[in-house]
Amino acid sequence: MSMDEHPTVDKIFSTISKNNPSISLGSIYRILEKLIEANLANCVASEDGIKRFDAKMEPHSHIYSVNTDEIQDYNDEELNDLIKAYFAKKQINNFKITEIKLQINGEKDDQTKKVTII
Amino acid sequence: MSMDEHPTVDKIFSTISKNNPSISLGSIYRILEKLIEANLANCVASEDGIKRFDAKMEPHSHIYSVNTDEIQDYNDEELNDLIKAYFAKKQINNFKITEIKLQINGEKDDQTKKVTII
DNA sequence: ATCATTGCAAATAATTTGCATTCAT
DNA sequence: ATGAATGCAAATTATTTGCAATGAT
Repeated sequence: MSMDEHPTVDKIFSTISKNNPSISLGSIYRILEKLIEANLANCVASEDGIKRFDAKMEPHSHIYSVNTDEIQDYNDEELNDLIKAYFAKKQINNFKITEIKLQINGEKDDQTKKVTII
Repeated sequence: MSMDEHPTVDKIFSTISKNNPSISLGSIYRILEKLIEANLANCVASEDGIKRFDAKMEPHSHIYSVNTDEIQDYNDEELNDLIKAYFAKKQINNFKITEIKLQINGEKDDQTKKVTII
């Protein structure tokens, strides 16, 4: 939960190992499985074929900085409402929308600073 | 290119194998690598930790049917413009947006019919 | 005492690589 | 003749599982 990036199993393992050197990789996998069953964590979609996880459970969007390879959470109620209103008009036939997520790609201007939303 | 779903390596392999029984899995991997280098294919993000591919190169969104596990392409210029206009007003600080993709999750009402946009 | 959780190692699955051969020019 | 592409098998990486041992109640 304290890892704000969207860590792989390996990243989680090495992070936890620091304070808990006896933990095994198998336990990490099994605990993550339980957390997902219990709706306390999610798999996030990634392109590299390695599972990534997220402890943030509310539906939310992601800002991906291509030049720094960072993924940052993004939540925008106003934008969600705008999109919801749009799809109330323009229907998708034979389909009931339950969730809309955005992936916002782009470049950080200053790689040292954090991206912030005005 | 003719596979409209977003196939895994395995799916591509078994499909091509039908008409080309001598092809090896290694070649599929290597050809996909070349196609991506040449900007003729993309990896698409998925949650299951298995790589999926897409020959559609223009930025586009996806409709994911949770009950049938299908991913369908979705392109909506009007919606893109709406979102673009929104971000022209509400800026993201220190970030230049190059691309916005949507992932629209939901349920197919009739599993036998295709989802269509009115 | 019981039952879930663990570490470890082996098993499986997904992907990559080395190499000798084949193919196209 | 040359260089790229191939099949095959082995190597590597990612994930899952079996099992005996440990831990918590």
